[in-house]
Amino acid sequence: MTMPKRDTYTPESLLAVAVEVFNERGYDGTSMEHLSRAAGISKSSIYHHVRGKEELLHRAVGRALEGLFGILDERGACEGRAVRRLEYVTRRTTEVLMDELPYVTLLLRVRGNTSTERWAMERRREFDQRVSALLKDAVAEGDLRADVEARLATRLLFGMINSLVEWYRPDGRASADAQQVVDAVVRLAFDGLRA
Amino acid sequence: MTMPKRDTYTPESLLAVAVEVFNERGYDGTSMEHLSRAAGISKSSIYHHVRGKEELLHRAVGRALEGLFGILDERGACEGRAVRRLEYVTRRTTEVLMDELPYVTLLLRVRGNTSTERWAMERRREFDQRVSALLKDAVAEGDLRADVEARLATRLLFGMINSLVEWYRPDGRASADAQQVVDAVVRLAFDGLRA
DNA sequence: GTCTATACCGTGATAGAC
DNA sequence: GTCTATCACGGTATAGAC
Repeated sequence: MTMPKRDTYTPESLLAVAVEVFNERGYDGTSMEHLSRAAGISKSSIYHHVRGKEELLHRAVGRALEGLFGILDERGACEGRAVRRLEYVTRRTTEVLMDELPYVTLLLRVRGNTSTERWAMERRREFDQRVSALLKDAVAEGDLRADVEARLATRLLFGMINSLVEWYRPDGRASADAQQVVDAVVRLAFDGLRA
Repeated sequence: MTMPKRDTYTPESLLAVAVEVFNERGYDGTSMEHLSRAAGISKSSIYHHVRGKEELLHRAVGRALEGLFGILDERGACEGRAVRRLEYVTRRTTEVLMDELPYVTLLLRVRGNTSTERWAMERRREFDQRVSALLKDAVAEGDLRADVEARLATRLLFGMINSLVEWYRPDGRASADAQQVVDAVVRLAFDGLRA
């Protein structure tokens, strides 16, 4: 923003480094020592930028949640038949997950040991419920199968989408493969594997 | 086996306790102190039964892997058209996951920090590849859609199945709901959400 | 803004009594 | 088989120099 090239760390740039390490080693498995080595500065220097390890976690999951909830406010999530809105949310959730991959990855892995983690889990549950309501509407409108409970179907749908964080890595060049993944998710979710 | 009621711990019964705590707090987030409190014995007593924390992890993921690889040797996984075998493996994997829930949960969450974890990840990848080959055959036989890459489809399929560990909790009484979940997984995986 | 030095505590693990 | 006592180490975090 202010400077095109920044040599020193900002909370934001430090966060990017920290999140990478968190995802590689797990949050609990990451020490300030690990972070300092990855950032190339000393442990104590980190405390100049952030209050501690948990603040880094808070910023990271906050960013992920922002991205996800933002989807629900987009036009495609509010207009038209429920099944169309659900398809839109499915597509966009997958896209956001890939765009904000390290942040969402971290969000999906919190276990509830600290208050920050519990807050993140709570908000995530909120998001799931919003989508579950959408799915329920689509069943009521007769566009989705009624022989699978809405809550269960939502969980399996998210299970499929969220599993991307376990293996998806952004391709160096074009986002052609990203689009391919999104298409696969939507196809399999709505129409299944069968030919 | 030998004794119907056992008052003192065996490595096996201690493992059951440990795995619960590991899953609640994460492996790295669990200290020997946590384990000792959960088991109702002192820290040092734990070392009488097992070599240390990592041995508990090793036993746990080993058990999960045993269950999963066992599926591939069952008759249903070896006979008939590929699509039928894949459906069988899908169903059985879901069942094993629910039967051995805490052990498989742990397996799916290892991050690769220790050699035990890396071994577990390696074996798990092996299992995935075996199933991926099955899926590829089913596509070749024309029973599954060809517009989604086999490897990608496998990952999404497992993503859906494995996500059970995030929310499934065995019902106190009948396993009626377990069967319901298995049916839902197979239906959604092969035929999708669409009515 | 980054460093060295350090406080202080919880960790995994061991020794040895009972 | 379990305990208490203890160890060496690594953890988060702070103080203060530069």
